[in-house]
Amino acid sequence: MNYFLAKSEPGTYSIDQFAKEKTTTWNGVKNPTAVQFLKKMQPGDTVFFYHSGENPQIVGLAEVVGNSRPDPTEPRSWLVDFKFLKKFETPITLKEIKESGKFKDWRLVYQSRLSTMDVPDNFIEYLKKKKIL
DNA sequence: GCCAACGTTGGC
DNA sequence: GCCAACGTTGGC
Repeated sequence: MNYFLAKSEPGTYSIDQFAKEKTTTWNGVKNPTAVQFLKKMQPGDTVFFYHSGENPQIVGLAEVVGNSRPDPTEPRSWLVDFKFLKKFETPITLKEIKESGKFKDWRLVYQSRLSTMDVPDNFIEYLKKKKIL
C-alpha cells in the first residue's frame, strides 16, 4: 500500500463536497509529472487530500478505488477514482510541514506547483507518532 | 496582488 | 529540435 497526495482548490472541489459525495473521479491532471504519479496509484492506496490556495493544508484522506486510466475526453489527461475516508479534525498545515524542517526534500515543499505526488516515509512516521494515522 | 517556478506553444 | 514568449499554479 502506497501513499500519495492530491491537491485541490477548495473553491473548485473541497473535502466537504467529497465527504458528501463519498466517491469522486479525480480528473483534469495533465501535467506529465503529476500524471506519472496518477499512473502509479493502485486500488487500496491512500491519498492525502490537500487544499491549496488560502491556508494550504492536508485536510483528509481518500482511498484509491479502481485503476487510473486515460481521460477519454481529453488528450494526455489521466483520471482515477477516489473514495472518501475521513476529514481531519485538525488539518496538517503546510506551515507546520515546512517549519518542522524534516521534509525539505518533499515535492510538496520544494515544488509547489505540482498537484499530485508521492509522500515520503518519514512523513508517514511523523503522522503515526502524532496519532493522526 | 505579486512573483517565482515551471509548463506549453509556436515560429524558425 | 530549440528557444522565446506566454500562460498557469500556488505560496506568500
